Amino acid sequence: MSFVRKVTLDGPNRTILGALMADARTSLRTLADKVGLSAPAVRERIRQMEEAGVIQGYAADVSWAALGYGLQAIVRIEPLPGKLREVERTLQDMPQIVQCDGVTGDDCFIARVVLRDVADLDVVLDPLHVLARTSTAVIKKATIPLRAPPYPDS
Amino acid sequence: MSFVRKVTLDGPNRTILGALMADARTSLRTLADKVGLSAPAVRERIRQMEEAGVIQGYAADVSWAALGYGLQAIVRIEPLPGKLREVERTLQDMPQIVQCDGVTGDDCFIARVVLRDVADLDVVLDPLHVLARTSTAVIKKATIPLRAPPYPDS
DNA sequence: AATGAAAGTGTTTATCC
DNA sequence: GGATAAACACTTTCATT
Repeated sequence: MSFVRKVTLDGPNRTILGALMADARTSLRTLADKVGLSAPAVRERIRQMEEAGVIQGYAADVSWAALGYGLQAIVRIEPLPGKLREVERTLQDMPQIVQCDGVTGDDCFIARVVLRDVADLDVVLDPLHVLARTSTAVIKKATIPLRAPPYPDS
Repeated sequence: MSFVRKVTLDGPNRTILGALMADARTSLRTLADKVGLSAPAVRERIRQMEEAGVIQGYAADVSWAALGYGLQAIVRIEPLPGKLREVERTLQDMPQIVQCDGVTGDDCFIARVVLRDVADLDVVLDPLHVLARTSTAVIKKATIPLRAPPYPDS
């Protein structure tokens, strides 16, 4: 665990964050114009937010479908007794699993899987079936694509 | 639906994509050095991948916990008969829902929710309970943080 | 903390292969 | 489709407040 210095999310910082969430490649100059500060001031604020862990990184948003993964599924995984650690390792080693959360309740894990086609499901599920009960839901539509929550009461 | 021109994901393009996924702010110059092309050539390849929809955008990765949302949950939602459209609209209007997928199976929707604390769950679930059956799993640990899948067989 | 100006670096355009 | 080079824009540093 790294120490996380606090940073104040004042108006300018929120504007900067919002702009960088929408386009991580926004130039300092553009940001500076938006918030009415100089470019070096904006740079320093970004540096502080990075250091405080508010900004964790900058990622290109790549279409999995364009990469050949036309299907996605959400798989709930309930490990068989004593198999929890082994299930966790198996999941981690499956590159088709693009996200997995450990959760409360009967299903210990909920994983998001990308697939080239439905036949690909077996590639993921077969190795799991000796370790866990699974329940698979194929994604028909991204009803709400990943989006940022609002700022909590300020 | 926009027309999507095809683009070849050859070696250089994969290297560029990989670098931009890891750091969307990587400079053209650095990318050019990595792939052994000139900066304008890299720029043109990026432009083509953007146009083809392979690169959908560039986003700053902001910590929801740092924004005050220390908890996340995954909620499965099974609308009551005839309430599907209303459920969908309700979900869309809840800013705490940062992602939601329409899926096959009994649960029509699977949503990812951010919360300030457990009490916040009611804010999300109460309006839903007149429209749907819900099943909530609080996230204990991000076993696998969002990551990119491998390139399909080339 | 922020500014302004200068120095450094990266990006874009134009031309040619 | 890619390279080079010049023009342009952006970023960083630094002295100052």
